[in-house]
Amino acid sequence: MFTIATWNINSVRLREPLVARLLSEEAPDILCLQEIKSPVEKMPLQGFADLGYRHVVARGQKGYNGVAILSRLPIEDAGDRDYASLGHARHVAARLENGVTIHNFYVPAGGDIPDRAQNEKFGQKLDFLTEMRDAFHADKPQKSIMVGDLNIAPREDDVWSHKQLLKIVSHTPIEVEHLGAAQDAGKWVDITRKDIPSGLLYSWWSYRAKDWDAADKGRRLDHIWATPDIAGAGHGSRILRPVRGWQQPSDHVPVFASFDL
DNA sequence: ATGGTAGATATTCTA
Repeated sequence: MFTIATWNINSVRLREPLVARLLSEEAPDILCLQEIKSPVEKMPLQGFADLGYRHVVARGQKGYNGVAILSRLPIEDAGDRDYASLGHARHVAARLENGVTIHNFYVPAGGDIPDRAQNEKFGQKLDFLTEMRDAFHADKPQKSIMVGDLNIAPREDDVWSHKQLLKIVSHTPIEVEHLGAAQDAGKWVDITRKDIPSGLLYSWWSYRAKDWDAADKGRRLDHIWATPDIAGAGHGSRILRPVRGWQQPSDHVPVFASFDL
């Protein structure tokens, strides 16, 4: 059995102490980070290694984006892909010794206006998702887990108000459709929703709310999916809401799942 | 309808 977590950390250098706290208190076998906002060579890796996380596969860049996989179990680099040719560090993959492949994604946020004619970033987000679909269609993933900040809350109960968010980027029908096409192409099973099939679930709360906890205007942007051959081994999903209340938090909280493999 | 916060970097962009 192993546990895997995904967390948009919004600067791994600033929040090194929070990452260390999560590793100490929750001890996932694998932690996938997004928005590390750092070149790989400037990541604070020594402290994580001292906690037992000696295996790292990462893609970084200065100031923006960046994804990393920290692991207590041996992993090998399984490559990356520049989806939508943005030149951004938004994907990396690693392989465990048991043959399971881990994909770590940071899908573009997409700007504020949900119209590709008025907002280039929204078009890039849709193109990124379309290329994910095509890649999963061309090369059907097997024994794979895919996690990350997908920047889309697909279900009505993944947002605080379905009606009020229908025209808000992250919950528009066209984004949900594009994400669904990528999911279908890989036959990916949403492990979080397999374990917790109904009810409101959020993994992100804006920094802009006066009182995020009281207002509770959250969205489920962070996901853990698995291919059908191993989805049955997935269980024990958790979203660690209290982490949003830690000192100087990320606006995202970690999402966990376990796999009996 | 508007503006609200946060981080990296440079005085603006991205989220």
